[in-house]
Amino acid sequence: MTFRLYDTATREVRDFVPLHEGEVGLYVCGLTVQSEPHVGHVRSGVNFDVLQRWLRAKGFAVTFIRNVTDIDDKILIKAADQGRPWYNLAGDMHRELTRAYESLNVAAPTYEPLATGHVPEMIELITDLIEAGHAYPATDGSGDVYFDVRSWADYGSLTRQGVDDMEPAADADPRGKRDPRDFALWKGRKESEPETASWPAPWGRGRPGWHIECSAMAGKYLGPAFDIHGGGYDLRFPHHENEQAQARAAGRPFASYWMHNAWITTAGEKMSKSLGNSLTIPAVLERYRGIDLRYYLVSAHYRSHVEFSFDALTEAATAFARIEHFLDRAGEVKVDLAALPDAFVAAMDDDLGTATATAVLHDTVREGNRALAAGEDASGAAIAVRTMLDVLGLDPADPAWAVTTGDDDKLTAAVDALVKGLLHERTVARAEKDWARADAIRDRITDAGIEVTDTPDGPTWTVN
RNA sequence: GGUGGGUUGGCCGAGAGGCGAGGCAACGGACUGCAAAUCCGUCUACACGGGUUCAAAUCCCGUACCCACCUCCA
Repeated sequence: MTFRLYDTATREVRDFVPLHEGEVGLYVCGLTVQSEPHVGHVRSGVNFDVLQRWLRAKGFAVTFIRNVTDIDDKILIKAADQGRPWYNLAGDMHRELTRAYESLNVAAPTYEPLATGHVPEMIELITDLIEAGHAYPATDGSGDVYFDVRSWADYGSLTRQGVDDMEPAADADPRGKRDPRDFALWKGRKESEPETASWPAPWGRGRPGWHIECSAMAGKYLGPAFDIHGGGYDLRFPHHENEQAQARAAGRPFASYWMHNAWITTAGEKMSKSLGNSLTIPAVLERYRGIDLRYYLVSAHYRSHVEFSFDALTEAATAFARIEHFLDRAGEVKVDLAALPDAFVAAMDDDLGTATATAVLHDTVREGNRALAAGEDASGAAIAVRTMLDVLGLDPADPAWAVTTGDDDKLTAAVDALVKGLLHERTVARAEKDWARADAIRDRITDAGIEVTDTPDGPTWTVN
């Protein structure tokens, strides 16, 4: 079956045709590492991880590049406020981001390039643009280099905007621009900025403009033309529009498809605008497992706006527990891509329809539970369920989750010994039909935060 | 001013001309000493007003409300 995806550039769902058969070059704009990652940030990570996993499941060899922006205005400002070097802030936040991705089982990309590691590639690209007449060094001696928006007729095509309809940039510093809409490729160093935040260039010391890094890095690792470029919805303009303009103006065809994930908001407001301290990943993971948060994110389509709430997250965790419980009851099975239900494949092939795919997952769980209730073999359903979860990055048996569960084996063994002793006493009481004593023992265990479940094979316990 | 998106049952959340997505919650039943889990059943929704059509949540026109982007936000 053909994979189809919604292309932001054409505003329609269309067949995915790779440039090279069997291969996919995927570039995703990662984060600017300036603060702790929140739920909204990782949605992008999870969405594109699902894309990458699905493409691999379909047999594509995927080269996945997801960058990290480790130098920009905000990093410099925040680091200065905190009284520490900008690279220390960027480094710390980068580690936080990696931890957040790991705790949500977001697979590492093929490579995660840093902006600061690719200044020569950017200088090369900027030089090409100047030679082609699409960029110019500012005449005011600032050392800035700008992209000449008026020189590129196609400018605005990605977001269907005419240059004349755009609001002129309100940003304070139009030093040396020919047109207010021209954007910086290179920013000359200002006296107020640390020496470490500048690199030598033909136009004087300075640092990269925001957009140039992605064009340069995508070009380096994926070539002048590649398949899919992704990122958050807000990056369409100016970031992606500018990336495309500067790459194409330099003679590189750039991305064939553009994908953008929608927002997570709180109280109807963009997360980055709300305070959202309780919504950083470390804070959320104090209350919920990573796998539950991932399920919550995956159960909505990537282009749907999600209004975040802890109630909805709790509901998602309950729904996911139902799936896990079925797998527990059905016993061990192996992942087998051939076992994916047709409806699941169709849903995923249709622009990554994870919400519909989730419905198939639940249908299969019910089918399996029905078989178990009838005393029949449920291994077929179990294999299908586990494989679907695997494709979505939600397989509970994936060792990746062990990172967050942090089980202390010794402690577990000790508790197990104690609880088993009590459960044995209860089993004896039940055998004597001494229900009062049996329930008293269970209450004691429950009070300790442990849940007892009776099964045909005897009682089991889990920590709440 | 320009560009784009949204409004679906108690709640979350799919679908995009006909065939009740799915989950959560609730209620009834089965099973269980009681629970839990599970199974069966019940709850027939698409912002509003027109229109097109044999048939509209879905297409068209209008209205209301909400949201995003318009030069360094996932």
